[in-house]
Amino acid sequence: MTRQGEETRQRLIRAALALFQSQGYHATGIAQILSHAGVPKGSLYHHFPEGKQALAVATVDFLAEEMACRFARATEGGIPAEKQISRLFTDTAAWLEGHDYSQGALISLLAQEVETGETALRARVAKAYRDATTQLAEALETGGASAPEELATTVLAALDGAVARARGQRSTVALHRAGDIRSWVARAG
Amino acid sequence: MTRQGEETRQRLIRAALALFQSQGYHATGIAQILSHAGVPKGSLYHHFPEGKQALAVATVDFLAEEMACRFARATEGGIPAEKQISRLFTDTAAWLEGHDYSQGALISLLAQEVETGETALRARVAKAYRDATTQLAEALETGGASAPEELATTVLAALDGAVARARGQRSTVALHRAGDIRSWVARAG
DNA sequence: GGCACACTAGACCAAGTGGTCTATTGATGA
DNA sequence: TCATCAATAGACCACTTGGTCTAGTGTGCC
Repeated sequence: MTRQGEETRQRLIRAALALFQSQGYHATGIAQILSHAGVPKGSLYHHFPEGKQALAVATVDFLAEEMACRFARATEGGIPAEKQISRLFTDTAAWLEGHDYSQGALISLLAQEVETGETALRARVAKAYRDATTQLAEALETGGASAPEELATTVLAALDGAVARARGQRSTVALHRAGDIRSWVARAG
Repeated sequence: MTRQGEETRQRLIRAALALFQSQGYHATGIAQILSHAGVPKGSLYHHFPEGKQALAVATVDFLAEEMACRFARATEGGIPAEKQISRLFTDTAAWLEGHDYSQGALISLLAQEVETGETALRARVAKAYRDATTQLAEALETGGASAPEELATTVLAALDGAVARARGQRSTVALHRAGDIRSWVARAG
């Protein structure tokens, strides 16, 4: 792969990521990705002979890599678990507002949109869930959490759900509420 | 509207609901809805002159009605908040398994899929979020929760996120974990 | 310098999209 | 019983979809 070829590939992945995250997989057309990336059709099918689905797989991998970096940094930082969680929610809220609610939760979107037939993509989605949970759990454990896996699972679920809602309402209120762990179960009974 | 006309309308709504919930809005074609409902195209555009989007709006309203009933029953039952929450998750898990993971969380799916341009649909989605939260909060309050609005918001977010994940992994593990409130924040610090 | 091939370029295609329109049917109220 | 109009039926349309294919171009290695 030439230097330029690699750059084209990256452009395609980034464009596809932004569009899938914004509208979902099925709403995003090949033509739209192409024009957004400034790349002709021939190049797409050169780099991704399997077409749209392969591009989506690359997109998931790219995002998984980014999440891994983020959680790794948190692990190194040795931040208290509670602080990590609240930061996760406030950072996401800021990111959403920064993009005027045009971006969203790719993995959970794909998990719901993609048919059971598209095996490759489904497998990557499942893997992304597993990896994100493991990595977040590790970060939370170094932050002093005593049931890190369970907590990480719940936190990620709440985050995904709150992102969807924030987009639906064009407001980060729900995201901030869900991120305020004092409002969690302590007051449930 | 004749008796038969009303039935056709219901058939369309039910078919669209099942398909949107299964694959999302954009992945579902008019033709697919039609064949699933066993209704000709002319009837659809007779009952929903605004087309696909209007049908989606009706779908959201229909689902909102169903959720309202469910939460109203919980309110009447006077069940403890903690029990209500865990039931919500286990019931949803059973429902997902019962449909072999072919169904999902319509509202959060639409919230992420629908462009800002489609005003009518967006408005209904936002309303559905508000209503569901209010109703669940009411149920939780009668169940003894002391910050019901905040709790309801978080619970609904976690539920939506966990449903997406369950579908992605074809497993209700995450759903059960997220529903086990003992694994929530109590152990975070 | 020159060759090989990674890469770009976009015309082209069959199939499918959401939506319109006209013809017809049949239930309902006078 | 009949007139009316809600409702059904599906042919049709312009347009878009994901994907293929052939022709060129320019990069990088020998």
